[in-house]
Amino acid sequence: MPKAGLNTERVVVAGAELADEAGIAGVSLAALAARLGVKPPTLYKHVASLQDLRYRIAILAMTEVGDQLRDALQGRSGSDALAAAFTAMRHYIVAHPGRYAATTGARFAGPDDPLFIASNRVVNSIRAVLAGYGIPGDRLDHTVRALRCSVHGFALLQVSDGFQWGNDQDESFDWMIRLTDLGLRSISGRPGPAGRQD
Amino acid sequence: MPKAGLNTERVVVAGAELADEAGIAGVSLAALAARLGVKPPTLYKHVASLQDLRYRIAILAMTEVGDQLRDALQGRSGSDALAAAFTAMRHYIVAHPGRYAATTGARFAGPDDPLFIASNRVVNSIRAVLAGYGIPGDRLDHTVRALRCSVHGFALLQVSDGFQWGNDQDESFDWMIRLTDLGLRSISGRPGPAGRQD
DNA sequence: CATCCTGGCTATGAGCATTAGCCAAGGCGT
DNA sequence: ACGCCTTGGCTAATGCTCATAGCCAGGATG
Repeated sequence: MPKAGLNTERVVVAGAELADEAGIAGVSLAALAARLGVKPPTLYKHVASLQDLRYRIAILAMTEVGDQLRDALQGRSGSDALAAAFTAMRHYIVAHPGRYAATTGARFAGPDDPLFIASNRVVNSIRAVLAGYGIPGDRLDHTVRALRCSVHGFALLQVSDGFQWGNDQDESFDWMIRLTDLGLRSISGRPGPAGRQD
Repeated sequence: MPKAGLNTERVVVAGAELADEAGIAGVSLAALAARLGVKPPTLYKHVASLQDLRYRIAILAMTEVGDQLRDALQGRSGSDALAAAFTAMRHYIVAHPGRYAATTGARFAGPDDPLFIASNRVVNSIRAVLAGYGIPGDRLDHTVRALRCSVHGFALLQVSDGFQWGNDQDESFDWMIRLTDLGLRSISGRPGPAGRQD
């Protein structure tokens, strides 16, 4: 037996790929072991449990989301940044539905939890988007949450019954961005250019 | 053995209660059988499989959501209706997180699927809310989806890491409603009364 | 060359969904 | 009132899963 050369990272990455193909519920140690050409108990040398595996996939996903967001927001601000952020999130979710699903339902243990840290990076990116809208500081957190709700909900609906949204998903998503943008402008007292409504 | 007097409905209701207590992932035939004072195979007399049970819980939940929405929207319109709808959804989600979670990820088979019908009722209620905002007809569907995304995302975040939102969840939710309301007013060309920003 | 850590394995057990097949309770027709 | 048959419970058994225990080879390290 030629020592297949696994380590925790390779196992987690393979698990993430499996999640994207089979859904997060389809991630089992048995399936993952088969994919890696290894017997199930072997995985316990790299991962503490199935739960631990899913948790690590969640960290991976959240970190990747943070990277994508940071890249997408380079040199943008205001409505531009908002659209870029939403679009980046959406692309990630569509490309990696299983990974993203792993993040929903994952909980962090403490303030030094890597998942918490990765999650904070994402939140900070969204905060940066909002900087251009002049949201009062004491409402920033609420607003960040509202945006997360939108994207999160979109992701979940996309995965669960997105198939029946037909071909106009892009249109729906663009519309959601418009709606959000106008809400943000309006709430900060700057309704934005009128007459741009089509 | 005194014929415990089960039927499909009682099993599904008990399953829904279990879902609210233990999460949708905690709904197993073994656990449900124990709760009903019955052995697991018995449940197959009332339900085709575990998947079928969860599906039926989803139908129950979607129907209940539809009822709550319909009740909440009696005699309301515009911003009032929007706030009432969001609030009703939220109350349901908080009171019955497991049931609601069953609806996310459930898929319908065809146009005569009871889940599809129940789901349509909900969509129609949201459509009624939007009637007061003057959204152009060809954008109605997109807007309905955007609202669903918000509520859906809120529900999921609430369940998954709501605990760390602290005590200001109500505030966040109200803020989300405000943001949505302003977006809707703005997009339909009616920015609404200014100076109401606190 | 001996030793030890690493990373694979087999064997095993517990819990789950699911199926097959049995059997009693009670309603219903005669 | 009697017998039948449907209904709704059961036990037994299968096969899947995660998970643990303990063995064993290979390579690095002294």
